[in-house]
Amino acid sequence: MKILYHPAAEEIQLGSVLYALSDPTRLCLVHTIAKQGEQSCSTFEVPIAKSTLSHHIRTLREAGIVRVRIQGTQHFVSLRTEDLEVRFPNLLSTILQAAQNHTMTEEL
Amino acid sequence: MKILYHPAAEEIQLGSVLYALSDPTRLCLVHTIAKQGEQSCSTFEVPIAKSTLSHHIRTLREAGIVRVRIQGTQHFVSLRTEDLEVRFPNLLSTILQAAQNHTMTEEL
DNA sequence: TCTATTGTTCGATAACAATCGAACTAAATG
DNA sequence: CATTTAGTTCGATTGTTATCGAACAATAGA
Repeated sequence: MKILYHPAAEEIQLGSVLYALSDPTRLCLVHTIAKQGEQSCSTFEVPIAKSTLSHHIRTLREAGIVRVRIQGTQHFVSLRTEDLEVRFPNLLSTILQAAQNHTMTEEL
Repeated sequence: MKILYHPAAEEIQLGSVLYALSDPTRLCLVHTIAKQGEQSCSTFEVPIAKSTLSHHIRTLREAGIVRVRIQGTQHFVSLRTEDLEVRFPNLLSTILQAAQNHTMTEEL
C-alpha cells in the first residue's frame, strides 16, 4: 500500500497554502470539502480529467491543506483544519468566507 | 504622464490576491509596506533587478493589493487596506499576521 | 540643455504548472 | 482468476511566470 506524504503541521508554508488556494479548481475542491466534510475523490463534481483531479489533490495535500486517507480503492480527502488553525490562525476560515461571498457564487 | 490601471474594489478577485501573495518576494514587499507605510519603489531592499521589481509591483497593483501613485520620477506604493477589507474582510490582516509569525522570520 | 534618477518595456531564457489521454497499480467483488 | 472501480503516474502539449539586461521614457536638477 502506498504511503502518502503529508507535511507536518509546523512545516506548512504560507506561500504554498496561498498558491494552492489561488487556483479556482482547487479552491472549489476545498470549499466543497469544507461544506460537506470528508469525501472520496470520485464524488467531486468538477469538469476535469481524473488525472488532473489527482494532480490538484496532490498539490493540496503537499501544501498541507488536506489529509488523504486511503480505504480500499478510495482516497478520502479531508481538511487539516486544526493543523492550519494552529499554524496560521483564522487563515483558512477567512479565505473560505471570502470564497463563499464571491468566487463560489459567480464561477465554477 | 502614464495612467496606471487599478481594478475597482469590487473587481478584486480572491484568486488573484492569493496568487500575488503566494510569491515570497511579493509577500515581502507587502509586508514591508504594511510595516512602514507608503514608499517609493527605490526604497525596497530586495535582491532583484529593477525590472523584476517593476514586474512584481505591477502584479500586486493589478491584483488590487497596492495602489501606485506617481510623483515626479518616483512611484509611491501603498496598500489598499480599506478596499481589501470591504471586499474580503480580515483577509489581508490574517495573511500578514501569518507572514509575521513565520515566513518573514525565516527566509528573505 | 545636459545629466542623473526612477521606473517601464522589450526580448530572451529557463522553470514551472494545468491539462489531457493512455498505461499502470491496487483493492474489492463476481 | 477475471473484472470492475478508484486513483496514480507518465509523456506530451500548451501556456504562464520569474528573472535578467538592455533600451527606452519621463521628470528633476545642475
